[in-house]
Amino acid sequence: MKYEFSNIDKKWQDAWDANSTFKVENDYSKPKYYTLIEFPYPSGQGLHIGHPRPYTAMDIVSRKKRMEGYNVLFPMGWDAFGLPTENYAIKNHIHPSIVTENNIKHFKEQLKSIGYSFDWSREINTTDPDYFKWTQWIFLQLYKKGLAYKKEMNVNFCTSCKCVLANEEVVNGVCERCGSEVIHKVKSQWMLKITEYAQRLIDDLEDLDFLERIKTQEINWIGRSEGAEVNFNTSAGDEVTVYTTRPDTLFGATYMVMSPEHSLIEKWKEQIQNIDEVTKYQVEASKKSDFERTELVKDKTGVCLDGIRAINPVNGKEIPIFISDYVLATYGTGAIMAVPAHDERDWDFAKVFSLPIVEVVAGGNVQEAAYTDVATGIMCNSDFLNGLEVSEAKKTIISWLETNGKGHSKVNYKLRDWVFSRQRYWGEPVPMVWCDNCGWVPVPEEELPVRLPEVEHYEPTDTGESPLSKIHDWVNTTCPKCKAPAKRETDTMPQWAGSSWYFLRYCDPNNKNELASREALDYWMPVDWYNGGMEHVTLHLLYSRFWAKFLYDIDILGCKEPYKKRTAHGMILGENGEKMSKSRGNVINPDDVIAEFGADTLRLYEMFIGDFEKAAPWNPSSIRGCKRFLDRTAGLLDFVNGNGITSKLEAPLHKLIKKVTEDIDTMKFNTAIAAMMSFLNDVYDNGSITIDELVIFIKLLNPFAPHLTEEMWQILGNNSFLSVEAWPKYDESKTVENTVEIAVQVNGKLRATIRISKDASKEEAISIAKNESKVIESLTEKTIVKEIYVPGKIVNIVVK
RNA sequence: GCCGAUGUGGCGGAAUCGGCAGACGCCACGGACUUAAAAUCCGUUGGGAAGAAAUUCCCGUACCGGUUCAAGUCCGGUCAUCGGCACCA
Repeated sequence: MKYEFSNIDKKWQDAWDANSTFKVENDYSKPKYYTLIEFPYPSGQGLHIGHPRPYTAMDIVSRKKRMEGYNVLFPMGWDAFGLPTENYAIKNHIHPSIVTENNIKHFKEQLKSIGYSFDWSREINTTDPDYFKWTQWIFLQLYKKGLAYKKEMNVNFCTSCKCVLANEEVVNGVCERCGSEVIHKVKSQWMLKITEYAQRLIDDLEDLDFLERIKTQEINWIGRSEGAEVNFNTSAGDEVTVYTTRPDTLFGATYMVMSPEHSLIEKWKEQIQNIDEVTKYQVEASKKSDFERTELVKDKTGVCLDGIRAINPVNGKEIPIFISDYVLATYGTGAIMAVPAHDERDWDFAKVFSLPIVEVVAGGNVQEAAYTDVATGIMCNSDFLNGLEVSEAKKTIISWLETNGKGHSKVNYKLRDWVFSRQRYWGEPVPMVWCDNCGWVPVPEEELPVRLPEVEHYEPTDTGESPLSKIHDWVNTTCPKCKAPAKRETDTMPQWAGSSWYFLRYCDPNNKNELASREALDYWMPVDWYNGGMEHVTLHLLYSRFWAKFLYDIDILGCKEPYKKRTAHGMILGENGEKMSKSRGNVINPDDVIAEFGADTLRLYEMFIGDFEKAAPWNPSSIRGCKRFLDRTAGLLDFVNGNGITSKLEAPLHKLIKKVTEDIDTMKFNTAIAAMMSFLNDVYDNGSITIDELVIFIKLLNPFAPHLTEEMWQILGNNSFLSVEAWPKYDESKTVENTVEIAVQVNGKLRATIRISKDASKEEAISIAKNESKVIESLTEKTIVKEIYVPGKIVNIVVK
């Protein structure tokens, strides 16, 4: 058979569609398997060559699970709110919903042309009011539980997107999306209290089958630290609380540092003798962007608050107070006790200002460098802590603080609450109304969804207000509570809102009354295997785990974690090993690849390209090898003959079934394909294969190359779909051949290979080995010291 | 600086519990087919040396050292690259 992919691809894609081959029912009697990939943002550029890598991988897993008899949910949808669509709409004067619709149409055609086994009847779209009704509903539940609140605060603001950003969206001081400068702005923002879930987001990772690097990245991002809060009296009379992870070094605190934004400074302004200098420093600090602040790491700056002293609670000593921007207002209490002897930053600062450095943990030379080793140090210069180990000293001092009312132990997290407002048009409206009498009032649930108004212009405003604020008909409403005139919230939700729960909607996508029925959720959730990009670990992945936990708490969802298993794929790079981009001119279009080689070759090549978890450069010649393999597979039909399993191919086939089955489960798609190629080479060498042998082979290949294998299955006289036939089983005992080839070494050097029975005894193996001429040669005039035989592997004779 | 990962031919990459390093594919080279090219098929292909040849020998998994009959794999140290976090007290 000649492999004419252009006819075959379309034929089977249409057939699967027409027969709803991959439609899945909520059949609660069957064992389920839920495979998930991150739904795409339908951009104007269409599908990127990188998309098919994770999609094909999970399609293979899904197809195999289906053939193994599972009820498989493998859905697809669109994460369609977002700035590029809005910007395109603004530029071309087309409504974002029309842009979205066109983009989705294009994406869907492209995905269909690769032959994925999605259940398209469950397709969802985050911009569909029937969908975002429930995004808004979840927001209202968060609000009711006090987990959504509006707060005036200093936020990250992208100067190009003209929009606030969450902490997670600022990368190296610039906007994660567009790379523009991020400045600080004080704005009133909706916030979600993800910090309330910080500990659970760490703890519950333990039982999950996530890649280790994903777990550690999340844990580091959440940034738990254990320490103590300590109260210092001041000469001004006010108490200042500091946070420290080293309460054991309290005797070494020689000064205190407050962040420039600390609220007590305003209160103290009458008593601070150098208030002008202090104010000047505050103004300078506030002007610095995140980027500038991190740029200046090495040079410590600050101003001493003249006229006010802090009193170390443990020894009553007076110490100076500084303000410096190396202390962050947003972490801990915004103030620290400085122990220059045992903290590098404090040490640097002390050197600049010539402050005393008092050693309290012995073991270093604190005049030369800060000594930060906590594992081996013994306390000194610390009164009742002297002689204790650091860990003991920590316990002792904390109990002293608690007894004397001077402080207590405290856990802090780097994680911040989630800034949830965006000043843009193309997002879910926040379903809240401001009433001058009642304050913030939630839109009643029966009035959801709050739709976006139809307008002419969506441009963001230069004032940093949402474009919706100018739509007076929409903004002006009545208070749901007291019926007085009131105004709608004009901010929309961030792009991450819709994706924080989409996997739940797939379980029951057309439900009008609930986000999904409890029955459906209990059946399908949690997701059994979720694959996605590493770039989402501290964004989407964390956010969606938070929402799932909240929905678990309010008894909507029955599991406390949404995903059982999470894996990540590597990027596909350009031919030159660089990231693909238009400006580098190294972009590969999947449509072109399909036109030239067919969908199955694209699928196979993306799986064969390398280690699934690692980045791999595109290679236009390597893909030919995959096409060749499929051509040769099609060619098997030309000499297939007879029935049954021949003794020649029995062991190789059982081995192959085992290999492919295991490799799919462990994401080693490249070696699964290599094994199939090897098998095919053997068949060509032998020049014969029976129908039954061929059927096993094409079943194994089906998840990788579904179009060609369906066609071959039909040519072999079958009317069913190969894609829903049973997955082949192997017999462990038949994977081993009766004789094995093993290596014979003398002193670790290869001298011969021998073929012996797999059950040969040590004596037999060694005596056969000793009959090999090469072995005899290297044994002459030597004394045998030791003889080693590892069955199936090796014989090694050690001589002197 | 901290955390995580990775280092194997010309290239992408294989190698179960320590057991024949380089599977599979690409590239390259030689040959067949062809008027020719493409496609296809057959063969060679880690490096080096000797030989007319069959063949033989030496070196080789970033580097240095160790354990072992045996190390890409285990242990100690060094270097390099990539990713994440980064004044979080």
